[in-house]
Amino acid sequence: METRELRYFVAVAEDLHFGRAAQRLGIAQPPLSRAIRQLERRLGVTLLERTSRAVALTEAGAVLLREGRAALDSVDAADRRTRRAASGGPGLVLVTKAGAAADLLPGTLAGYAAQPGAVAVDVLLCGVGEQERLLRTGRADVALLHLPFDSVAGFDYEELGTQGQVAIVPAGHPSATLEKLTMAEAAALPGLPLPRWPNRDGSYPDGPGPQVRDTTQLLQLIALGRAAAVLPESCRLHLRADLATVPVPDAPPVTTVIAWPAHSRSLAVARLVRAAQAAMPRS
Amino acid sequence: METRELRYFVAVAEDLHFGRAAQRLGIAQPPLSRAIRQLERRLGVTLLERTSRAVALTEAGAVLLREGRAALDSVDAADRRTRRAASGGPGLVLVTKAGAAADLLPGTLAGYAAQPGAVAVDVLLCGVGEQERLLRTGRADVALLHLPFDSVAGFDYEELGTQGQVAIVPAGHPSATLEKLTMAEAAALPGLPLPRWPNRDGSYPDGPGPQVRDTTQLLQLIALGRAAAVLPESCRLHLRADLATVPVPDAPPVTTVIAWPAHSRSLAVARLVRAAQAAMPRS
DNA sequence: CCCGGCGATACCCGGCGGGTATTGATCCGG
DNA sequence: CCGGATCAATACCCGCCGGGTATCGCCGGG
Repeated sequence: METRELRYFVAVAEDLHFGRAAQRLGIAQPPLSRAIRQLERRLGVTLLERTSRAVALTEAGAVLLREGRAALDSVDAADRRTRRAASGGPGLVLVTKAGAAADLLPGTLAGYAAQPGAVAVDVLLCGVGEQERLLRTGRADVALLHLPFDSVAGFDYEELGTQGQVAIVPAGHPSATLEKLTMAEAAALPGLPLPRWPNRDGSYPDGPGPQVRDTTQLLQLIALGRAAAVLPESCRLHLRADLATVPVPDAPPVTTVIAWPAHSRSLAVARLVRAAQAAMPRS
Repeated sequence: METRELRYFVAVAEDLHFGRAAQRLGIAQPPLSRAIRQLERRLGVTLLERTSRAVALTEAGAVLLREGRAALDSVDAADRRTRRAASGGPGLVLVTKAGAAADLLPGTLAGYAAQPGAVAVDVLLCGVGEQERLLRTGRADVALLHLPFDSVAGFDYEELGTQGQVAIVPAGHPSATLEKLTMAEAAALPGLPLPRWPNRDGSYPDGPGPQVRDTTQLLQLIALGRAAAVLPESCRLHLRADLATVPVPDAPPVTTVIAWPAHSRSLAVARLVRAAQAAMPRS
């Protein structure tokens, strides 16, 4: 099975329309039809059920869509990492959510850079839920994630530490002076709904709160009195003056982990992981 | 990057000899040379350093060898799982080490099969250290592994339980009557060396003990008085009459886990995992 | 110094990927 | 009930590229 065939199939399976898929791929429709048929012939499997009005995935087609995406990600990763290994660029790319993990990132980078033989480390800040794909497609080598929000499925990782969560509210809000809040109370602050984070596919759940993609956005909204949020307590380290925090003892504790692709046995990654562990306050 | 190019490169990188690699691939040498050069041109990266007498990997080449193997595994997995999804075959393939996990396998299979909508489950017994590759190449969907011996790198998993280890010795051996052994004592039983298990690449470490690939082989050797072993205590359930066990309290505890590829969100896998958890004696 | 091994080059051929034009089936509006 | 619109499939052509054979150039060893 060639990656071209896989790319073609994934494109068709995604919008279930040969014409549009061909356009997206930059080829004409007939060659695309033929390529898919040939793929089906070679696999000996019907992947798509086509009537002349609609295209639908068979069960096997759904499997190939899922597995094919993963395979294409791996190929992408091989391509990108090879290019990076050659073209002197950054030796490592570390990715984390914008505005999160600010507590141990400086220490980790400094601790690693101080080691003999350390390579250049690029830091990539991305929106919520994007880290996994960046790791899987080779755009990044190592990520700082927060359990239980992010998934470490498919990666090796080391736990770095656990912290409680606090509610973030506008500084002038009545609740800012409270000693503590429960999750239920934080979710029901009048006029301050909790925000909605994107699902893995980029869509947003229904609900009253504003849609947000990163912490900076969110803090801005809170300062405007449009939302409240419950975040790991380390965010207090760099909090804006117009926001206040209230502990939420019954919120689930957040574990920060450092994760990397399982087959990456690179020395540089291993050293960076050690540096991150050393940068933890109490490890 | 096409999988054909990747396959070609991996072949050359593996034996560092264009002629032999071409033979293994079933093509002539010149097209192979040309394909590699073309891959290098397209990547803009030198992968191999060739003199007319020797071929060597560059640093980038080493990266592509590692990443390329992983990518090819993913593509293989997509192929195989798609074929299986279509051609009615077994719905799930569960893999475990021959002779291990015998305690909870029957209960798991029975518990799962009793559920409505259960699909056929094939059981694949393999040698030590082979499970990971079977999972990654789509030959299996779910594996029973034993930490800390096996690696769960790159997989999702659930812990099923923890057990101590016992020494296995021939029934007539003087040590068979002891109440317990330390690891050090078990390793130094006169005339009964501990066996050598294969590394991940299939090679064996140096040492005095016999080389073994699975538990059946090992038990046979112990019965012959050629070896001793330290194994999880669940192996007592189906122990041959000519063998005896002695607890080894200071051996590291063994955790049995059920693991599956991270992106496999299949309902069947989820149900089988639940059945395995339910089959545990005290979970 | 010549031979043997090995990768690169030169050259040819056939198949396949891609394009255009058209057909055929199905749904929808009048 | 018919005609147009939509969309995948088919037919057919072309040029590129993957594969083969023959040969060269480089280098190390006897």
